[in-house]
Amino acid sequence: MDPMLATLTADYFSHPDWIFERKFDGERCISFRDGNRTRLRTRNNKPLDSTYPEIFDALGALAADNFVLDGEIVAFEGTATSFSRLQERLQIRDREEAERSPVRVYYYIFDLMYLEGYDICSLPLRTRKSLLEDVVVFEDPLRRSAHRDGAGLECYREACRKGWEGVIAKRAGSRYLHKRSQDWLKFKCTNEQEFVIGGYSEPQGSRTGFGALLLGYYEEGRLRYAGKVGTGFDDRTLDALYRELTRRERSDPPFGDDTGSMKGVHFVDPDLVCEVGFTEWTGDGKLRHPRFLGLRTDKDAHEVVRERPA
DNA sequence: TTCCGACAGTGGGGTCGCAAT
DNA sequence: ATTGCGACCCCACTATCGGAA
Repeated sequence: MDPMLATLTADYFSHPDWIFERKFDGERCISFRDGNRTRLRTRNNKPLDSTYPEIFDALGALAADNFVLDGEIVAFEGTATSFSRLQERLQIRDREEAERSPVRVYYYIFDLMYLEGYDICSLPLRTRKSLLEDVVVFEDPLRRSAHRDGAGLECYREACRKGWEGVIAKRAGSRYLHKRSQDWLKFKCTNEQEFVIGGYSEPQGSRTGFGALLLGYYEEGRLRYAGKVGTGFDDRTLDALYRELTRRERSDPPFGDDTGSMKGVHFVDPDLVCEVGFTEWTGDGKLRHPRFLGLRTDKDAHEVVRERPA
């Protein structure tokens, strides 16, 4: 029962044949109800029954007793969903321990795949969403994933303004496919900024040159370590960058933080600047989902500081 | 012929549990 | 007691290959 996955795009649009939903930053959950039996599963079919007992119980208490749902389990930090907060719950495998957890979770349900023994994946999305309304009573912790028709650009702007992760665009007439599809698209609110390159890690496996770049930014005259970026370069860029790095090699870390104990890394004079895209800063001051976008030759390394949203 | 989808492989942060040190 | 490692969650991205268009 593979879930349908969305394709990332930077090509944002509005269109009457599409609907737009908030992108929730949590854990994907497929839920099954067959009579008295309820099951919660991750995207990779791992059991979640004891991880989220309140959701398990809420689904078991519904009058409808034969369905398969798709949705996202989330925790909140303010008005935005917070994956880092959810992580305090993610790994719990014991029902009692989960019940003691202070992390409140909600199941945002956005699709219905089976109903009364029938596979309804080939029905249009709008029809499935309509049937979903008859199956689920939306009371916490079960929540409706609200959608808007057509207004993709407005949705996207609003989502980013609110600090949300982005928007999922779905073709309104599409069927449910058990794989990644272009009928669902991710409009992600992006963060990007320059970082100083202060070192690199050694490559693993078939990788050549280096594994990842060690990134930093200046704060009060010191170079602060901000994590690594290890994807986004093609082979040619990788080779060219590696040559630049080896010419700047030095033995001591340029970072003010405690990076001296890191294993398998090399340090360099911190005068190269690169642009990096990422989803957010972690609580630990590192980049989440970082990818290399390119070198910046027009920026002096000492001008690189952490940019904060206005 | 060209393009697209699927897969493997490499890279990231974070958490937890268990084995090795 | 500390460290390292794999298994999970969340990913992004490149290279490659075979079949669709």
